[in-house]
Amino acid sequence: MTAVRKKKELVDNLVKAEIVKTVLTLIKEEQPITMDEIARRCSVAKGTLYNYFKNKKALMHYVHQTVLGPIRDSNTAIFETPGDPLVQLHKFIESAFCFDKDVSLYFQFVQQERTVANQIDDRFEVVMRPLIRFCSDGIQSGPFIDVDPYVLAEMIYGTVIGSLISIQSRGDGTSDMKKIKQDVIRLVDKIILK
Amino acid sequence: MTAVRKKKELVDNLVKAEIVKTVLTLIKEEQPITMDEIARRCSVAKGTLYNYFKNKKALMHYVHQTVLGPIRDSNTAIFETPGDPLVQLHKFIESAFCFDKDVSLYFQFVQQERTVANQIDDRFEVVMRPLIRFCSDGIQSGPFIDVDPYVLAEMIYGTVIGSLISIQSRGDGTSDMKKIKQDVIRLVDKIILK
Amino acid sequence: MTAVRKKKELVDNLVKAEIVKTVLTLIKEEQPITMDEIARRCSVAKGTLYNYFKNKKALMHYVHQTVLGPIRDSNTAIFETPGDPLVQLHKFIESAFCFDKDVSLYFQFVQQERTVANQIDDRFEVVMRPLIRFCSDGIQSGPFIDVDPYVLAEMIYGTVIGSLISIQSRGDGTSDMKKIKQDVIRLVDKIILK
Amino acid sequence: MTAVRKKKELVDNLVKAEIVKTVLTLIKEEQPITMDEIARRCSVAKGTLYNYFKNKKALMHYVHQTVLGPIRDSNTAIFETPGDPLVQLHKFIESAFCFDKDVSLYFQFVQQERTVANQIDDRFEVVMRPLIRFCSDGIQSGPFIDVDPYVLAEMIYGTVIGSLISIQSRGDGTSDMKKIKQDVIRLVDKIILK
DNA sequence: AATGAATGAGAATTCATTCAT
DNA sequence: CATGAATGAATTCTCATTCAT
Repeated sequence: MTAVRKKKELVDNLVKAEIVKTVLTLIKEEQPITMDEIARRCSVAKGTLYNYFKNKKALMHYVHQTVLGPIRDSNTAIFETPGDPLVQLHKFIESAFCFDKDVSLYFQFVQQERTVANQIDDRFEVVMRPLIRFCSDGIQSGPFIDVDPYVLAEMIYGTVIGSLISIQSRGDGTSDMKKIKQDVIRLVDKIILK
Repeated sequence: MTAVRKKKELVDNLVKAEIVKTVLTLIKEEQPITMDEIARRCSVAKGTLYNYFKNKKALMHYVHQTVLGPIRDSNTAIFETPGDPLVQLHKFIESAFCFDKDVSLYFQFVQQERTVANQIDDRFEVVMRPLIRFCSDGIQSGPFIDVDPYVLAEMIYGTVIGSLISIQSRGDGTSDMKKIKQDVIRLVDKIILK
Repeated sequence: MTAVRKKKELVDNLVKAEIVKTVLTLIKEEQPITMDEIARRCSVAKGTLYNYFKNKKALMHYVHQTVLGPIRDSNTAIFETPGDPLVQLHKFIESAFCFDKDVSLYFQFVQQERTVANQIDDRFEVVMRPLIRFCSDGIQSGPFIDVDPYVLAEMIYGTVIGSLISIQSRGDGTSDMKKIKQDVIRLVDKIILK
Repeated sequence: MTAVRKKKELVDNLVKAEIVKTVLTLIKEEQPITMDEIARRCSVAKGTLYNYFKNKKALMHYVHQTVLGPIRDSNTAIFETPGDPLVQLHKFIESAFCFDKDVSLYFQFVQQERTVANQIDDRFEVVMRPLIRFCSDGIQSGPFIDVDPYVLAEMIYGTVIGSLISIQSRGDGTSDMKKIKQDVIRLVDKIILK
């Protein structure tokens, strides 16, 4: 019994992973995301999708969680663990530069799906909130420049995430990731400390 | 004759303005933007919309231009006029804080209409491109810190535009715009100069 | 008064002629025939068309009559006038080869407009009926071959009108109208007489 | 597996046949051919039609092929098989008189659907082209009267197909098909041979 | 009379969801 | 459970007709 259930769960997760992958591909290809197309690309009947998810909204929500969950966890881990603020910040930058390219793509896409975005403003929930709290702490405990923590957080977000996203738009395909990361760190360090 | 034409043009613009307003309202209310609904809210027949715009795409494009045009013009004017870089930057911040709240709303929404956004990545076209060029110039001619101009531009964008947008998400409705603007200026000044 | 009325009627007819011309042009160009387009091409307001015709059906009916009326009259004149059947037939062929190219074009088009065609099957009314009566007479009075008059009439129709219409479809643009007409006459003569 | 597929294909064809029948009925009743009406008369939801055909054009094309295909095949078979020209001609007449009444109805209608008719002038493709080639051969190899082959072909078309179509328009419902066919044959025989 | 903006019925098409097999 | 045909609400767009100016 348990063995059967395990197996079922395994298959279940495999299918779900396939679905997530397919949706991301569709986003990348700027194709409309229809249940028909997801099913077709997963070599699964349309009706089957409804065995895994109650409806399209639930499906998209799952994709959402799958993509953004790890980031949220990573950021939480970095900022909730006590330690030197500067070290935390560097860890945050480091982790941001490690994430899959899909993520920034998805970040751009995410506001499209109002049904999902309705419930949570993801950018805020996943990145900004931890960042704002981090800045507040840093300002209150001394080391950070004393400005509005929201402003400081937005500065960090723009410099780190913005730079990451805009890499794709650069005309020259030869963007040197290492150089960019160093410049980001330099900039953030320079500004954040008193 | 001319009088009739003038009048017609006036009415025309009035109706179009109404349509733009309605679309922005729909975006704000996170309601689906259908021709039916636009017509209903404008107290106009569906067919009438098609007297003003060839199709939905054209209508959305007009909304787009109406919202983003002034910003583009403003930014172009600020950065294309020769002068002290720091003064230009302050002007840019000043103008950003003057724009209607609709603008930031629209900025978040804009990527929805792929057909439009496809053609130009507006954030890039309207704000980033002038900003990047401005940073490049400032770096080359000396006064600005020598980092990747894209990174510097993203830093400015995040600090200025990001802070503006996030004002709406702040829990406390009592955000002091003046204080925020001053902090933004302080931050940008501090970082940008060598 | 009368002068004014005359003038009005003159203008009236001029406009109507323009409308007919425009509709035929639209048919030729395989463009949809909309009131909008007719008005535009006639440099007249859409509403004005409704001063000349009660509705689109009436307008199309007028075009119809204007194009087919002369043919009907011609055929009636030829076949109703007593005389040698063979001479009549040759006159019919002669007149068919004289008509404007628009006519055959219109003939192909005419079945499209069901609203008009509903009321009369034009091919039948305008050409076939006189032809059938003519054949019946010729058969009864002796000179024509004794077959079903409908069949004989269709033979004539096909040979004369069919040949005319198919001239346009011929690959070689160099169709010698005179030669074709002579062949048509030869063929019809040969078959029709006992 | 194969059984399921066979069954599916069977149902598929049944539905498609029903759709063809419905469209022909609509043509017969001179009713507008809308997807709504087709669906209603087939007791099927509008969307279902789109499971069978990509769009209206494809649906109409299928009707087209279904009606005209057999005729084309028949004519091709008759005229491409070597043999005595007169025998071929008689076979052609025979086959024409065998076809369903729907066919002549459809023949009248066919030019309506410009999108389809555009691509091929069907009358030409299906009947005239084989007929013209047949006449050319007969003229060159001797037995047929030496006139323009197009004219000869049009004569045959008019006599055979025209007579068939006009049967419906005859006032007296009592048209004796056998008598008509014999007259057609007599006429064609008489004229075609030198 | 002439104008042309407004109207709204009607047509094609898409797609999430259901359900019989 | 899986399947995929059927469903029909929702959406965009067209165009004949009306009517206030």
